[in-house]
Amino acid sequence: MATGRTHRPATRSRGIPEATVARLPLYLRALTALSERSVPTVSSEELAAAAGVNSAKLRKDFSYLGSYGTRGVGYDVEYLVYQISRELGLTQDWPVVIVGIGNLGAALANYGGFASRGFRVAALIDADPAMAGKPVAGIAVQHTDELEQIIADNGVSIGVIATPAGAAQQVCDRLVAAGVTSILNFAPTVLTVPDGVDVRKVDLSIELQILAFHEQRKAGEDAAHDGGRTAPAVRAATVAADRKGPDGDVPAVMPA
Amino acid sequence: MATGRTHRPATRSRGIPEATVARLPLYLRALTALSERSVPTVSSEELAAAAGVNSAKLRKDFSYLGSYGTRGVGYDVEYLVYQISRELGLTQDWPVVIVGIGNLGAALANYGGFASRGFRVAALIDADPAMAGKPVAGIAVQHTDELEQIIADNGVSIGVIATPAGAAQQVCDRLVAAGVTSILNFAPTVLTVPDGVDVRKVDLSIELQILAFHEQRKAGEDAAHDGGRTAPAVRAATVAADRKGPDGDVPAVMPA
DNA sequence: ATGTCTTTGTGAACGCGTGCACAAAGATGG
DNA sequence: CCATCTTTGTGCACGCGTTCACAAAGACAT
Repeated sequence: MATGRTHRPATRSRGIPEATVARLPLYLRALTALSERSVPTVSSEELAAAAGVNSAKLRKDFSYLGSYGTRGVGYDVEYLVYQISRELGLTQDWPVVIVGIGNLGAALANYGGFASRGFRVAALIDADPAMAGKPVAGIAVQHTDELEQIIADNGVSIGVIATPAGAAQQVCDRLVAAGVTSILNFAPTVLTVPDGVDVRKVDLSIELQILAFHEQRKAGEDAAHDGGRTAPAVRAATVAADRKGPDGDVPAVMPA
Repeated sequence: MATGRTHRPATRSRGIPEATVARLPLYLRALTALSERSVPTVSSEELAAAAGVNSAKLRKDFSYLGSYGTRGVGYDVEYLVYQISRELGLTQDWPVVIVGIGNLGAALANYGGFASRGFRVAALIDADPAMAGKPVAGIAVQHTDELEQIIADNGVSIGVIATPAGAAQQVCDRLVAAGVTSILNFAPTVLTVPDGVDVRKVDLSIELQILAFHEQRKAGEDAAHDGGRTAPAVRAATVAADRKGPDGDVPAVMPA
């Protein structure tokens, strides 16, 4: 029973499967590159290769958006860029606040890919009074006290949390209370939010641990290629510089 | 056919499902917190709440590792911490190199969660000669020329790429050639690697776009509560500052 | 206009992951 | 030693996502 906050399965969103939504930005990026090279059309095979996915998967993904291709030819690059942009809601401007301007927060503020596609850093917020007024990435940092006002004034619905773990839930609560309904969390904590609020997590530590698991497995398998017990310690302590384990590249699944 | 590099489905790793592996770090974090509070045992229900997952899922996850619980009581915290650590390969030390010491790379270098669990920053590498020798997070930055030597000398098998998109593939190739078999990629590019090399991607831009999609959908649904076709362009230009769409929190899926 | 060739769009099969619901296991109290 | 109560471990069913394989659709040449 506890607090009663449990996760829900990831509701399919208006007909478009969640997995497809997660790939649309990938397609969009590849298409944008093609667009900049003035490539007029592209086949599912080519685009799939550029996006690093299966061509059948790509076609099925696009089929959820509608029939935007021409058989025997492929997809019109410009048209598809527009359609996906519209589907992702990138035709409008999304003001974003970043809370917690430490090393990471500052790095995010400076990240160019932000403004590139419909996102605009509306404000940088930090709890340290000493930070207030200091410009980071050309924007003056504001104090946490003004959080609610900033959200309201700018109509912010997307918040980025880059605070220490201890402060994350508290910041999250305030963001949500102020009207934010989508949160990107960089703090290593499980955030609890009411229904209707989306949380996505980015966690360096978890990613590394998953890599370590596979890394260990590769080493273990190679070491276990002898019949049973020919002291394998050999390479164990030395460099594990073997390559080509029997494993492809692995998707990174991150529950919020 | 193209280059022939296509993605593979994410092979189940030695019996333990990939989805389970991705959750183990989550459990481990929750367990570590309990351990620090000297909590001796914990039930699947409690631990699941702390990790933000379903208790049945948690029990099934643990069942892949073995029967480490006691019926009627729960799980021994310390014992479970050890077992999961061992399973993830965190009982050994993983030297890691970070390539690309810009804003993000520096932030990663300073990230405390790094050293906390088995990971050690062996070197910071940057292509800018002006950076060479400069200390970041207490470590002197080294030039890209020394990449291969560093990898070899330290037995590095995990590399973090925090370079601009344009340099990522090239850096990746060098890392792999030098013996790295696991890569955490922060650059917004699709990396192509040989079989046996794991790539996990962290992409701020993609995460934001996924959030934007759901955000738009929430707004659209609220606005679409009229019958059928009352010119919807209305809200498009204005700020979408409504809250509480009928949607729970959404998992973040990130194919490499 | 007709045939050929390319590429899309999708029906169907399969496999993985999730959640339910319950039997088995052990603790605990009398 | 037996009864009861708690909590684990798991068999089972269901749904989502992926992949295959092919028919339909259109371009293009003749």
